Amino acid sequence: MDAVSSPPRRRGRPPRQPDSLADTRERLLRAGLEVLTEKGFSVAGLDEILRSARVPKGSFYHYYASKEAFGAALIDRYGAYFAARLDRHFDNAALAPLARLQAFVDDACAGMRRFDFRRGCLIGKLGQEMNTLPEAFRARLIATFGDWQARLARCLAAAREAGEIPPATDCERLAAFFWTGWEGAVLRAGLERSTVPLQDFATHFLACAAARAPA
Amino acid sequence: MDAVSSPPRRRGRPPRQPDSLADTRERLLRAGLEVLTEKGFSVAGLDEILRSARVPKGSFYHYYASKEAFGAALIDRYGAYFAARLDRHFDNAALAPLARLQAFVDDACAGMRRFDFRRGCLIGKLGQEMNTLPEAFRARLIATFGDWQARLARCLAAAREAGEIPPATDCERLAAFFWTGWEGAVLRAGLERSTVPLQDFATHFLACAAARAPA
DNA sequence: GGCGATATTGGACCGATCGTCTCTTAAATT
DNA sequence: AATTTAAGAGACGATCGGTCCAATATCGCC
Repeated sequence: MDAVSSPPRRRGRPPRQPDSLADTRERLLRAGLEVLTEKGFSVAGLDEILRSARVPKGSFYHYYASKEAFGAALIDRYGAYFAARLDRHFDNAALAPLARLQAFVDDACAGMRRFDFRRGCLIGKLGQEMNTLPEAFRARLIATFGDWQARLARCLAAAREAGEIPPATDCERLAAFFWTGWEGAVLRAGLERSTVPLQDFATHFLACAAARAPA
Repeated sequence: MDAVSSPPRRRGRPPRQPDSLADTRERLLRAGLEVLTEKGFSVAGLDEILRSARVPKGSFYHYYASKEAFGAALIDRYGAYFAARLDRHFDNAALAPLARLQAFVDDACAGMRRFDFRRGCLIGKLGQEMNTLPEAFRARLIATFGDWQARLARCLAAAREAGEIPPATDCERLAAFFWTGWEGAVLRAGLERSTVPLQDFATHFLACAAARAPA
């Protein structure tokens, strides 16, 4: 409970704030990501998101047609956010290709620690919930994984050119293997509240990639 | 809606059925596993479980103190059930050690297909839900993974003795790597409704294990 | 063969959920 | 200035969640 609750808002269309143009939408997305990466879609209540974003319920349905539409927007948002994060590492010419992957892993570890291992990967979380989710989410989630896989595959191809992994390596399949396992590692990191599963997985993966081309 | 609903039960202690001694408990556990492996703990409603088990709501709290206690029982039950399944494969002397692992993978694929990829791994599902679960579940889930890891490690040690993997292999760590990645593979199999992620993960894992000892 | 102890259950309870609804006010438009 | 539109506020209803207790039957025992 706040000692001093925020002053009750006036009703009606608010005076136009300089900064907050489409700011309400932004606050909704941000708060939605926070809550959904912690709890998943089904458990996350709209009320909690709205409280956290300081957006009244009536406004929500002005911006999104339903919780489902909001969820779809969050998936896209998270996918784009994460893809940018991947590119930042994978396109970093200052490091050798495999070192870029390790840099991403280190970054992810720091991210998980920062939030006390409470926030996971939204795509993985929703993927596991898929049984109880709107069917339209499925294609979106699969596509997001596909996008990440393509980005990683490019990085692995660079590693192949650089001779860090065998020339016969199928980079697409290797990338698929990485993301599959990575989601499992994120899961266990959250469960054990430790980055060890993440680093261990990365270590094994890198050793495995360097050793031989997958069948 | 049933055309003919089952006759309304009388209240009070029912006449002792020959078969159902602690049978109600058994039905509860069975139905609970079905629902929880599909939906997870938070989303699964008691009502649905009770309907499916044909146990009246009032009875539930006679058998379990709370939904939490019931969940804990389900974790234990699932852990034991799965451990038995592992042993059946890992102790199968008719196959070479790594072939036993592959047999487990094939079995798991068949299991997922049989239920149209709706049922996942209870431990993985709850692990990802851990943020919104009773804190007491955490230790139980971790311990279950530890148990599976030990069983797999024994199988891998046998593979090492048999010369299927390098003599310097750290079987415990390799087993940890397997289960971490496996949970991710189960997730993606459910998402994509396909056994491909499972088989692909197994293929990469086996190739990786055979190629070199992990660092 | 009756009586207290015990097992089982029907249904009430209360709180939380999502989505809708109406009302209110400011900005935009003409 | 008048009208239309954008945006926000919060109450509401229907539903469903887990929990609990009074009611009722059987069992064990004397």
